[in-house]
Amino acid sequence: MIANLSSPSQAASTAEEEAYLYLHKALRLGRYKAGERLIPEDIAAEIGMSRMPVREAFRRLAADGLVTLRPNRGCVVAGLTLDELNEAFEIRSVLEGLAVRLAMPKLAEEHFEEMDRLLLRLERAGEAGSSDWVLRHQEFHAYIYGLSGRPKLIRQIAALHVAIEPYMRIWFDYVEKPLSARDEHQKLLDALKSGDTAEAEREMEDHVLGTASLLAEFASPGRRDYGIHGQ
Amino acid sequence: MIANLSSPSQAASTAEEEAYLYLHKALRLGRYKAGERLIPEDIAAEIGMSRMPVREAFRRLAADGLVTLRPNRGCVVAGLTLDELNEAFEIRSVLEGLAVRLAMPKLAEEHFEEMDRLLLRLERAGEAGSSDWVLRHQEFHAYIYGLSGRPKLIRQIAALHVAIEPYMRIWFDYVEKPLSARDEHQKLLDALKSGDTAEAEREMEDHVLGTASLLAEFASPGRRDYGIHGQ
DNA sequence: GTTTGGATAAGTGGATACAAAAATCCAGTG
DNA sequence: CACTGGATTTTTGTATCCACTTATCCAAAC
Repeated sequence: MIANLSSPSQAASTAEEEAYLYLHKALRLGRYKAGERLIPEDIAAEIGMSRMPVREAFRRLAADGLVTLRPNRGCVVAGLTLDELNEAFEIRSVLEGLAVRLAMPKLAEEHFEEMDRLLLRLERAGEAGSSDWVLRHQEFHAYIYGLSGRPKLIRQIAALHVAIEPYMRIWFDYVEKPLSARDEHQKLLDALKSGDTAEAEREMEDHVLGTASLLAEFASPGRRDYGIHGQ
Repeated sequence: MIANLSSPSQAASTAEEEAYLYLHKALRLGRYKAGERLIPEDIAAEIGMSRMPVREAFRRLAADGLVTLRPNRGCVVAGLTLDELNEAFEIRSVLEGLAVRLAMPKLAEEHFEEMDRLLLRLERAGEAGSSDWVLRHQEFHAYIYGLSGRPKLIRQIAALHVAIEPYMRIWFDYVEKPLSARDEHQKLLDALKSGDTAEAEREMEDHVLGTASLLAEFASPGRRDYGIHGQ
């Protein structure tokens, strides 16, 4: 039901697809450091193909904003500056707000039940300190914006979640578990259940921006070892 | 000052870039029909290179949503269904609304002067029935959302404008010139000048959605010869 | 007259080869 | 000992080639 919105993990039918999925996953998990250079030949060797399909995968990843491609300069892991991270959240806030607005008229009891279920799973992962928290969090959001029924909108939001994921991950791993998120998510759900479209949209916007400021606060002091790279 | 937000027309430093720019322009101008298949060999021959760089250009265009790429099935011109067109406008509305919100605190007299200038140029093109109208319209919008100073946001909005462009073009060419747009743009400018951020954001959202419904109205009856293709 | 099957043509995906560009290394110079 | 300039190595960009998939066409069968 939830489908692979943010994690394309189907079997690959072409070598390019395989390379794309491989790198996409690695980047989401933060396995490469921002600014690190990706050498097509090396990656090709790792997964047993020539560098051509890897190059094409690079192009797609670049379009996703996960890597940067410069002529004759190769492929480097993108990473987000603090400004870019904030920008991604700003964009997410209006897009997910829109998604909520569009979903509202369609919401029924079954949807609320599923949301409750997903929220419970999210909270359990949070309490356990499990690294699943980030995934569960994405699933929770994905379920909601998925109800908008707007394919392009869904894809764009999912792409933003992916770009943000490595930062959510280190945030969750390094600092205290986001307990504040609990209340926020509950408040969001209440707004959705209330049936007040404008209120629900606003609540979603606020929630997303709220997460942004928590993350920014964490990222701003000394933590400049990760994810910084000039433009 | 306005820069090539929606029309990358710099000189190409690689063959891939050249192919991309060539196809990008052709697609914007609606030179290919939706659903039409693009054969790499043919395009390569047209611009004097091998198929390899053209294939890579295809990937970028696919990421822009301008073409669709299916394994072993080649590259077809994407085109938008009526639903997709509406969706693109919905997304534009919140993104351009956000851009306005972010731009508001920075606006000064010089910006309003430039907007007046751009609006005048837009209106003149409209009266003359010139096909420049679509370009001028993009420039007008691009100037405003450009003032947000948010690179990712700007890129996303620009990409949407490009995807929409062919439809704006036939709309403008086939039906009566969008006179209503005149008042709307003026109202938008007034809102920007008023300094009321919330009002300005709402005005931009409304303007974009307003354009959508005009276009949808035009596109909905018999006009199913262009831009339809299954999912 | 339509359908089916299969030969043939066209097109795609990927690997390899080669040329051009950038990065690296190193010796000579100040 | 830092710096410069150039040879060497590495990497990127593009062309070409081959294998395999998909599309097209045509004739035989119903």
